[in-house]
Amino acid sequence: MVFGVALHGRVMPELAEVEFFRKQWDAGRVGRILSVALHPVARVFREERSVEPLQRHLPGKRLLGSSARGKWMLFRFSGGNWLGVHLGMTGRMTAEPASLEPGKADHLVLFQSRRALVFRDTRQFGCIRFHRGPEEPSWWREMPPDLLSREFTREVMAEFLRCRGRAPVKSVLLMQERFPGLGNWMADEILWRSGIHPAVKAGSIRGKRLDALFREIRAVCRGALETIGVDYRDPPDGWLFHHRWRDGGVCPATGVPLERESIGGRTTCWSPEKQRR
DNA sequence: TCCTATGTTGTATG
DNA sequence: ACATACAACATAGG
Repeated sequence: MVFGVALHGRVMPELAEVEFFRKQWDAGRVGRILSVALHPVARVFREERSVEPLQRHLPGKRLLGSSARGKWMLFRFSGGNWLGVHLGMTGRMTAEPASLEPGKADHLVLFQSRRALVFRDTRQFGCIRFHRGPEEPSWWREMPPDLLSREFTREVMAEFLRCRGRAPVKSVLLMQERFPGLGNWMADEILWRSGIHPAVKAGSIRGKRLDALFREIRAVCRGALETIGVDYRDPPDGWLFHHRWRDGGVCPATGVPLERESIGGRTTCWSPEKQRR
C-alpha cells in the first residue's frame, strides 16, 4: 500500500483510518523501546513540557497495548507511561525497519531491536501528548461516548442538535465533542443515507429524519470500521464515498449528478434528488 | 501562480 | 455565557 499517493485518497484520518493506523504499532508489542528520536522542530508536541519526559522515560519500556476513541489514540507503555496521538490531516503510524533514518516528516520514532515505530506527519496538524501516571490521562477519560456505545443514544444526539439548532447539520456532525471520529466524508455519507440536505438547520430535524440520522451514523461507523478499519480496503460498493470526489460524479442511488459546494466551511457533496431541505 | 486538501483551534461577532 | 463563522496553522500536489 502506498500512502504517499494521495489523489483524493484516504490518507486523511477519520474514525476508521485512525483505528487502522493504531494497529500498525501492534507489531511493537514485543521487546522494549531502545531509543527515541524526535524531530528537531517538533511542532506536533504542542505541550512543550512533555518532550523531555518522553525522551527520558520511554527508553527501556514495553508497549503494552493501545486503543482508539474518535480521532485520538492512546498507547500504553510499562511503568505508567502513556502516549496520546492525533493524526491531524496527514498523520500516520507505521512500523518500519530498525535501520530507518528519520525523515523531515518523522516527528517521533521509537526504535526497537527489530523495527522502528514511526509517527509521520507532513502538514504537522497532528498532536502528541505524553502522560505519566497509574491512570489514563484525564483528557482521555473525559472524551465523549463512542458513537457505537450504549451511551450514545438518539436522545443524546437530539439534545445536541437542539442546542446547535441554527447551524447547518453538516457542521454539527463534525463537532468532536458529540460525534467523535466523524469527519468530512463520513458526515456526507451519513447525510446522504439519511436523505437530509447538509445545509438543513440542525434544530429542524425531528421525527423520522432524526431516527434515520441516528441509525445511519451508526451504520456508517460500523461499515467504515469493518473495511477501512480492518485493512484499509474500500468501504462497501454503493457508498457515496466512491463518487464524491469524482468530477461529474453521479449519485449511486438516483443517477442524478452530485452537487459540491462549501457548507460550514468544508467542501460538501450531496445528491439533490435524494437529500431534501 | 493559484487552487485544493477527509482537522482543529483561536478569535471575533452575534 | 453561549453559539456561530471563519481565518490560520504547514505542506504537497494538480
